[in-house]
Amino acid sequence: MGAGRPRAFDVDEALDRALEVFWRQGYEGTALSDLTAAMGISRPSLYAAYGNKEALFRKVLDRYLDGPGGYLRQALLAPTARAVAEELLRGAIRATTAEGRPRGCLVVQSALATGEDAAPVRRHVRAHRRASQAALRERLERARAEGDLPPDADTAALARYLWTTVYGLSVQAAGGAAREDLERVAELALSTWPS
Amino acid sequence: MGAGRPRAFDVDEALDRALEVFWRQGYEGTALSDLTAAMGISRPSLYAAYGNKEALFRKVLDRYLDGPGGYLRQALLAPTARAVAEELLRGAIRATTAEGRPRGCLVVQSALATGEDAAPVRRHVRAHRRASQAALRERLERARAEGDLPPDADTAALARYLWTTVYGLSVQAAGGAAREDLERVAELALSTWPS
DNA sequence: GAAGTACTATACCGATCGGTACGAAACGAG
DNA sequence: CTCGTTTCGTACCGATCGGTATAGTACTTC
Repeated sequence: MGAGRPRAFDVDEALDRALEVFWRQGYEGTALSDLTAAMGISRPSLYAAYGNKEALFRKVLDRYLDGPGGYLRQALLAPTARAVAEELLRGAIRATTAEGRPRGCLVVQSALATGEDAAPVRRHVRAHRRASQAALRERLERARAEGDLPPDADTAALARYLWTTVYGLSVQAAGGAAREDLERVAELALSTWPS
Repeated sequence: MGAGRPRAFDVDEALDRALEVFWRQGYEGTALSDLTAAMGISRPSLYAAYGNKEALFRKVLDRYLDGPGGYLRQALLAPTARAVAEELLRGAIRATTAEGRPRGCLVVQSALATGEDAAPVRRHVRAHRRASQAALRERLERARAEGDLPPDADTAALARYLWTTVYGLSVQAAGGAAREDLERVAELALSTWPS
């Protein structure tokens, strides 16, 4: 039994091209013809390798989180709550205003409001946002337990506040805001941090 | 010369139905069939009354800003910079979490990332966001001139910070966050305000 | 080399997209 | 009642949507 004709493209590399398109145009704004053109493969190859448009998007989202959108994971490793907050905001700014990459955050702008057909995708990215918020809250709870935050700190509210700022920064970045301007915003946002 | 057959629907009322759909589904996620179904009119009636999909969206956006999205205009009238900031955030929360209305902000979620066809719409809402930011900055400059803000206050950064928070709150609201939770976020955001 | 297998490109599918032609219907003016 | 005008519903337009059938091609194994 032979092993078949080898794939003529790199699956992960093509995934990066698809990421770029979904990131820039959103889920509903991206047609299969946009994807195949950017990925340099034919439609049947796309379906064979990734399933369908929705499945491809989910794979793209996973790859985004392992790559340019991985600033949360990075930030959670910081030693103090304050450092976590700083890393999160600075990482978000870096990711949403990187040179040669689409502006903004895939998780925010790819499927924030959609028609009925894309509702599963909308719920998927929403679930991811919620999970990220919960992960940050848990990290802040640990920080509180370690005496790194005041005993009466509202970790849920702080996590929500930080993510609210990240989302806002992402919208600003999508609108073309300059990186230095966003860094000033992050400074202001952090100046409210409990010490 | 006669006056012709009278229109069988109310133009503004139908516009409100269209607003609801664009607000919930975004520009690209909304099909003409969604619009005509919600507005209770036929396709040619829509084109005769509003132009085309893009022109209808622009009319919808104007109506949004005169209605549920009019919290900026309201906030700018507040007597002090601090009151303007409070009004802006509380107004945004009210608008993005109103009962019986779509969650989130039309200006944020209707065309944040789009395909090429919807690029004019994306630029249009982006231009509106920028104008709103400029209007707030001018209001804060006046406040500074009136001694309402410290002489060295960075009004541009403060305006950007406030709008960043509004955008973030809008994303949170679109994701289903509870109003009370967002009010806690707004409190935190305002605690950094210069006095 | 033959057989079996997995990928490739072309060409196509029904459905839906945004937009419109057309004739009937409902009005005011004469 | 007729005419000019405007809106109405139906039925349609070409283009594009997401997704697939089919047949050929490139590879490994025997």
